[in-house]
Amino acid sequence: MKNFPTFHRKLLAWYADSARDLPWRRTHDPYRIWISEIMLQQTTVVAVIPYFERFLARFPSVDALAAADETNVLRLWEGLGYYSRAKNLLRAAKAVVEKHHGQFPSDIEVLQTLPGIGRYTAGAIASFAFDIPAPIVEANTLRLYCRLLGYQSDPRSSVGQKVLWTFAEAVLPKTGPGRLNQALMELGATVCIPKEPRCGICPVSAHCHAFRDGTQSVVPQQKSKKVMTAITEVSIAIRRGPKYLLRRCPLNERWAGLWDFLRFEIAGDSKSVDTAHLTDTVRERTGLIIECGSQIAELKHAVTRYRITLKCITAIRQDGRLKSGNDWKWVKPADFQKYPLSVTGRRFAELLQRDSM
DNA sequence: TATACGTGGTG
DNA sequence: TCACCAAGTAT
Repeated sequence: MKNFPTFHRKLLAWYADSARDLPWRRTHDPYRIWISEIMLQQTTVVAVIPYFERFLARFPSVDALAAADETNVLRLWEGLGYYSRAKNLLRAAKAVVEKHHGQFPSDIEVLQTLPGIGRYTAGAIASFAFDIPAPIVEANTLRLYCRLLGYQSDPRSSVGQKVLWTFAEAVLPKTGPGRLNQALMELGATVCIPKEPRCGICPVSAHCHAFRDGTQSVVPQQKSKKVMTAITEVSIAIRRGPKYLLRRCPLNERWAGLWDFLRFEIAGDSKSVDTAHLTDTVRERTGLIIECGSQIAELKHAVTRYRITLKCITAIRQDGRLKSGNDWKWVKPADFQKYPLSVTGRRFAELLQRDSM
């Protein structure tokens, strides 16, 4: 692309008129910028806003966060997904306090030594908070750069990445790189959108190779679609007196560190559940002998590459002692909220809380 | 380089 | 209903 000064002027004029007013755009505080960037990873703005507000109210500074318990950080993250982000956030906060005297680094190389901060997030923090000319490539700018350049090959390949990061570097102005990066992302997010981009209102369509060629619909090249597998799981809420059994998901499983009711896969699309088999499996896994109750719900959800039908079943503990090797906890429905729950745990918990009232 | 990691909104 | 998508990183 040529004539960057004109490109910058048009883009920034559009941004001044059209930028959304987002909470993390009202500040240059690197801490707030950092929190927002981590939350926004693979997550929509609409989903993030309430989490961002709550998180900042509870942990207003990197020192406050560094002093937090992981459980409390996870509770604030509950429902947002990608929970390793929350754990890395806490680890990084401790590192900032201990290794950087509580001051956020501004150098992109140093930023990338912090857990959870990769190339994009380092560039975002450096440019937004410190106005350092650092390049960024993420979902919005990837799409925008591909169309501006008319780049028809795979932008996710190593060659494609090199092309895009090189352009991201070249497009930066000498003054105000942070604002320009914001404007590029905003254009990608609101105008240069995946399907039917709004080229009619785009301030830089005159600079766009794909627009000139009419190839907006095939640029960027789509990523190969993932195959979904349908499976059936059961979740069993085992009651002992007023309390139910929760299990902390181990580090090598999904929802690592979060809590859930006992849950496991059963043979595919079984219309009726084999309660004898269920009782045996529960005994193997927990050491408890149970009496199965009724199925109180069937929930559908998708996670990673699975479409899951989840049968929620109640049970009563009759006998037996809990096996070690897991974090178990007997918890009253009123206390469920003290534990960061997986999405399946949270939905089942809501049903039980309703019943117990 | 390929895969795991979550969830909710949208057409 | 369902495929696609969202301010990526770690391994």
